[in-house]
Amino acid sequence: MDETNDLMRQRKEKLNEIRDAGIDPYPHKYEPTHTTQGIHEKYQDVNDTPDEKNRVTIAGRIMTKRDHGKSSFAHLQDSTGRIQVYVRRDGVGPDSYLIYRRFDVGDIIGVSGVVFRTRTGELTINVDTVKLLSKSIRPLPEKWHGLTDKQTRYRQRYADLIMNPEVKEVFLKRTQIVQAIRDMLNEQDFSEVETPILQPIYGGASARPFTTYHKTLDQPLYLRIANELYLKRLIVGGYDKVYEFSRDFRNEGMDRDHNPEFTMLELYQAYADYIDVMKLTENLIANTVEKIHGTTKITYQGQQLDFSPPWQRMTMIESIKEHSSFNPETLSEDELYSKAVQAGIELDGNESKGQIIAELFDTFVEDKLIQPTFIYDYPIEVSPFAKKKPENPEFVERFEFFIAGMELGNAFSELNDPIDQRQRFLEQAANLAKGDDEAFMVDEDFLRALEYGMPPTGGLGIGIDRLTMLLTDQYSIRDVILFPQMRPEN
RNA sequence: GCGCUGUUAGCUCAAUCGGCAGAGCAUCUGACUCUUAAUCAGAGGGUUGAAGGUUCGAUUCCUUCACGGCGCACCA
Repeated sequence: MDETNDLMRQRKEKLNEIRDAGIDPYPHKYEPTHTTQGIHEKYQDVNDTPDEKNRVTIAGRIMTKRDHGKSSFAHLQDSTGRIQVYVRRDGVGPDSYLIYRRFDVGDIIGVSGVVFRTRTGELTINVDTVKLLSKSIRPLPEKWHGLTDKQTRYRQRYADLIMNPEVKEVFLKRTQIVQAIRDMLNEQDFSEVETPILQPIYGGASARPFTTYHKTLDQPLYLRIANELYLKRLIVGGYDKVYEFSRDFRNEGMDRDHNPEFTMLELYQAYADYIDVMKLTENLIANTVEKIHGTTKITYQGQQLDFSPPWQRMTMIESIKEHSSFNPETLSEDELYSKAVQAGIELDGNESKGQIIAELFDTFVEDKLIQPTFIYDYPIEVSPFAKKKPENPEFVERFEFFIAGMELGNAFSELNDPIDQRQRFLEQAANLAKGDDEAFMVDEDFLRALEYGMPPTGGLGIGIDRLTMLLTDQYSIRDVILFPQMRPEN
């Protein structure tokens, strides 16, 4: 590493000088009376004459420092913003001033003083007491260009957050989004629950899991790929409305909208079907957008998006008809297969009709769905937990919704027929045996739960990271995850 | 996994056709009690991502590797 560089050596020397002067460079606490933002709001009207009634104490990180002989200006940054401080030798006393001159950009200090306005009109604290709160021995990036290298920003998010205030805005918004959703669900009498992340049998989605091992139990465990089957167990147990913000883990590739660990909101409502869930979804998301932005119309990467309900609804078959040159309804399985091959889709010939339809959808339709759109009625083969459509058992009551060409969520009328569910599990288990590493095992305990009887239920999953991308206008999922997955540096 | 592309001082970036590795900011020393990309005078700071090759000579050309970015593939 770069511990030997000159800048760090110099800072360590200053640290020792400060210690030698009898000052603790890492004291235990400090009691600010204000935040920088609070000062800007409260003291808008102060003039250039310092007045003792405008006394404040703040703590923050030195971001700029301009020393001029026996006085100095600096900007301190706290969690709410920045403010200028003016430190004079006559203000703090010669001993303190000498120590202050050993402070560097990056150091965290506390100051007390009186708010006034400088000759150039900037609100400033005229400091009379200064205290070192934490000595920084590693230099921050430069004040003007800041930190732009993506690798460093993702690996050292702490430095990114210090240097790039807009990054912090994104993550504060993420917090607000989650809070808005939580508030709305709580108002609607949903119960927030916690279910296992370490699961002996993974399921509820099609994905390769991460595997770990429990020594005492002497058995493998899987990091959840979904929490669906646990939440449905709770519906069996008598919860009518449950949800969980679930950190899920999928052992798959990473790209602009996939991170190996991500956050999914899953919710289940007894006695509802997927049409009810569609209404819930568009209202939940539209209200969230409105709470965050004050409107349901936002711009994402230059595209106007309108979240106001009702959203467009199309069956999967209709959507393929609209966005391709053929009508899948009128084609045989062989003809569909040919269309897929013509479109460049790689198939091994063992795919079912439903799998081919889903592939055609992915290729012809998905990236064209810019405005919020529900695509509903999915092939049964790709939907092992959804209820069949009464009039057509090849399809299930399932929808996904798409915005800006991204899949944002997935929902269905939950399959509650234990006999049918067992059959679907057996098909998955057969696929697993054939080498499909995204298929999953039979979950006997889940089947036992269904055998007790689960009410008709509507379920929903929403990708919170992707929703945050939309609402913060970020191109990459890595920009809405504080610590995105990276290869080790060395 | 494939293709393209990047990696030079703490940070942001230059370096012509292969010819002494530079700037700004930051740092250090000195001056300076309303500055704000403070100013002025001076100084220090490099294994050019790593290893190898070609060459009298490589930041520059070639090979391999490491770590990013973008696209594709995989994947909901």
